Amino acid sequence: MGRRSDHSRDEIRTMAVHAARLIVENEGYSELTARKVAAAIGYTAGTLYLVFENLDELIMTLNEETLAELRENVLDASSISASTGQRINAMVRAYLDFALSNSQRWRFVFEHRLPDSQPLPESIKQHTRALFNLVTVALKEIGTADSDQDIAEAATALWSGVHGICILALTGKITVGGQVSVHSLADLLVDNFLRGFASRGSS
Amino acid sequence: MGRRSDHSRDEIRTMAVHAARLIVENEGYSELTARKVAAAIGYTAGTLYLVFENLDELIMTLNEETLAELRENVLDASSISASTGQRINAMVRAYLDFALSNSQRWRFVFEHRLPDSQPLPESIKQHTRALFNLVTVALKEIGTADSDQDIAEAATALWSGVHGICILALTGKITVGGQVSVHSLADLLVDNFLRGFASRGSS
DNA sequence: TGGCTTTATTGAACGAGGTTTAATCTTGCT
DNA sequence: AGCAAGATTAAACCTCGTTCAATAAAGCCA
Repeated sequence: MGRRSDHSRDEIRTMAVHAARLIVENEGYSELTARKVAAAIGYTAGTLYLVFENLDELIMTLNEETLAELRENVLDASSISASTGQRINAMVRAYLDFALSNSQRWRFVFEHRLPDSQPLPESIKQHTRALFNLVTVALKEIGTADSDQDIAEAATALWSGVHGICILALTGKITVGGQVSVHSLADLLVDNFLRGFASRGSS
Repeated sequence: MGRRSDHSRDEIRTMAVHAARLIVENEGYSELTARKVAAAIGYTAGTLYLVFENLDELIMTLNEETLAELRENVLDASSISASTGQRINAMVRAYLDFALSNSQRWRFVFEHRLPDSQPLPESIKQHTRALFNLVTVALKEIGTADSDQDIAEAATALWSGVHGICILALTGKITVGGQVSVHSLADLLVDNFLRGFASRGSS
């Protein structure tokens, strides 16, 4: 058939990303294929290549969206009025809740691998950095005597730690034995870290 | 083309896993294919299916081997005679060093995804648990007043945290800005956690 | 109106990969 | 020597990402 032009390129992009999201959510990200996405929006695989350079570009767009949503949730949690510790705990909960209830999309962000040549798109790195910055801001209230650099490093270490717990639990690599939830593990890490962080120099 | 029987099934298994390891190390795990492994040991892809149920079984065997090696390294580090803190720091270093110098194999362990139906083989979980147990043992020296369950949870939280730093750094998802190494981030996490863990109840 | 250009869209094709299977070759046993 | 059993393969199937020539619709101009 020919130039239908039912949709602009941008519309097709948006539709494709949206369809991809549904597929990942409902069937898991290993079920995401170009043909499936195309079919879902009433086009053929070839059309996607008019609008994306390749599947990875579509995937990265979807993952960016996921990261933005994740950050949004953590941001909301970080703006409650409470003690710093409670605020950080709320952020942790927001992160974990998002990961758990959107596990397929969340895992896609952290498990999809680009070809070794292609580096991570800058936009993805920025989203991640922005997410980590939220923690940095909160941590500043505790480590008032520390340099920005030190605080940022502590935030990176802490948040990466929370992330580690989350991914190992979601991928079934740690058996959170008995009734120990991901949340309590993360709280354990955060609480001890914060106590240690607040008490530097006094030992 | 017939029953050569140059090698027993077990030999073929071993050869295949070894060849797979070399491919993963030298070309990255996305380059691992059945045909490539088979060619490397002088057989055809079909032969692998006589000896493995599918590629995933070969991969899981390789990953088990990697985990065992990783554990070996951490075990060695854990047996130095020094303070508990230093011992744990040594274990962290051993973990990170192994991951960094065997990044392809290490990432393969944690990034390869089985079909959603297949659960992680029990053997893999056992290796992981054994690894985490090393940390539990070390932590026991600090939290002498705690229940085994509490110690095990703390060890899980801490070690998952170290893992999180490692994987985010290796996959380029955190920009460890400037000269901040993975090691120093992990030390930051561990040191603060341990200080906090040792000082529970006194605040 | 009719033709011409442009371009969106497709269907088919390619090559690679996992997996299966029918055919073939070896070897050991009788 | 011949046969049964098993090892090994080549080829085929299917799916996937990706490309491309062919086609058909839309706009434009005379």
